Amino acid sequence: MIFQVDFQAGKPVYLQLADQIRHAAASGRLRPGDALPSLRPLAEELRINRNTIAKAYAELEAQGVIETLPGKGCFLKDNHSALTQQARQRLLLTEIDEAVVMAHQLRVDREKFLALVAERLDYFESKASAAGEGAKK
Amino acid sequence: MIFQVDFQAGKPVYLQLADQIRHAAASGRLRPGDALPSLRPLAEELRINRNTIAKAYAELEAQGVIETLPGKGCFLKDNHSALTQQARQRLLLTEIDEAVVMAHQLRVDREKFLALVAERLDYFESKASAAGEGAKK
Amino acid sequence: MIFQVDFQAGKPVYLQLADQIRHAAASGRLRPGDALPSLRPLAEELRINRNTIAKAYAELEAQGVIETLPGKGCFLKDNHSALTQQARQRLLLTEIDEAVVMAHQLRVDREKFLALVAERLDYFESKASAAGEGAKK
Amino acid sequence: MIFQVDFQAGKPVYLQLADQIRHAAASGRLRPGDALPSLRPLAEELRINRNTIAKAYAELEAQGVIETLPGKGCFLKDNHSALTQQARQRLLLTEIDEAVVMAHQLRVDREKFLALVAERLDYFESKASAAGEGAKK
DNA sequence: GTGGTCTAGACCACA
DNA sequence: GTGGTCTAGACCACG
Repeated sequence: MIFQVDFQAGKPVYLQLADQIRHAAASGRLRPGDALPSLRPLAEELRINRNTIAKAYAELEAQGVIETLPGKGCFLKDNHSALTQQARQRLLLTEIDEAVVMAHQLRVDREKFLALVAERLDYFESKASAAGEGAKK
Repeated sequence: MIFQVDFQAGKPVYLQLADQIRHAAASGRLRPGDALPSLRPLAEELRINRNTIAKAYAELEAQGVIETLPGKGCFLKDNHSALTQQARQRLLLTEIDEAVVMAHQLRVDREKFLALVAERLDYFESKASAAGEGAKK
Repeated sequence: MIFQVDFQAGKPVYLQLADQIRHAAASGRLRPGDALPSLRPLAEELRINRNTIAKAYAELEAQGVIETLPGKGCFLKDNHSALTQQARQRLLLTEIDEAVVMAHQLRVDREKFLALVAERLDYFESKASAAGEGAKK
Repeated sequence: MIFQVDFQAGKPVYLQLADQIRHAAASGRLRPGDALPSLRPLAEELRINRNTIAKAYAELEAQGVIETLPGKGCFLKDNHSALTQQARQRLLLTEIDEAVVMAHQLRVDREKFLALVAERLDYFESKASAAGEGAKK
């Protein structure tokens, strides 16, 4: 379980971490119930302050992605997403629109764009199912 | 040409403006060569500081989306995107991945997700062609 | 003798315990000389760590509320309060001021506030005298 | 407008500040609409970090006591207390109980306690009405 | 050992 | 000039 942070990226380090954990959850690298790395060891490994990681975890907990048991650790939740169907769709549409606008700005046409989307869906799904196989052993 | 800003959104006002102009460009509401609203009238209409608008325009100019002709105004550029094919694709993949991860997190399945993407592509394309018709008149 | 702890309360468990013991002493549910519950049984009943209870007792002992006889247990002291008259009054005024400020903030008027104070005094006194009756049997 | 902080008090500095501001509001030294001291000047005066004051203000804003206008400053709100009658009474009872328990522990009897409460009510009311007179001039 | 809080310094967004 | 954010270090609460 190795995460990477880029100090030059402009994006806050704690958000980089939170995104990587979300990606790990989506790709099955992290599965519900799994423990996340403890603050201190991970901070040492990434050479950042413990609080920066704590902030990333706090962000994820506020969004219901993980749960933290003080004195025990942080664990990936069995994510049921308490939001309504409508609210979830609104969140998702925002993300989709950003990708669509970026595609237009970069002059990527509809065909190419849909192909890229399908490719990324395949990518995440294959990693998730591979992780599922791995867990069965 | 009406923009809207939300002071409660947490997102900086100048970025809200820049995003809306990018969206307007993607949907054809603004076309290459079009003039953007002048600082003073727009600032008055939106009840924000002229500096905030100037900052949004500066942001867009730095990204090559618009160009500023001192004493004339700001105009939407014929967007060539100086980035290489590879760099453009990398940027776009990041956006697509965020949408895919969000879909996973919200438990939106592949079918539904692709349908939403197609819907948004249609939406932007229809607005762009409608704007094109309008421009012919 | 049943105490209750709330893990969601934000307040440290050991302080919740200590406060409840102080309340029990004020209301007469615990009387000078009474033994407090032993560590192990209480820890089991409340499903918390023995150290947490030990810490609550240590806190109370440091304040002179109870005394620990190694190998015997913990007992409620005949509370003499070693503080000077002046120091005691200062402590009490701080508590009173906080209640008064809160009343102002919540727009509770003088009449209502004094009525509430009298009500709470009655409540604690009635519990204390009832406990006194019980002890005589 | 001078506040004082005590680094030896055990109580977090930002809470000391928040309490003092609440007291100032209850005693009329600060009135609805009044501006609170700006972060930087006050931090310099009290020799503490700007963030510590910001945290005190954030606490008060979360409780609806003040409102902060970024770029403008922080202002005492016209406190209407959105809580229900029942919720307010519960908050207030907690404060009152703490004072009553402290009185018992310090062996202050009912008469003396009620006298002290009345004295503090008088004190705050006299300061508030004096401040009201001052404002009329 | 675990996570949480308080304080701080540097930098950013905004008017 | 205003307040806000990000990162950090030291210390605390808890098991």
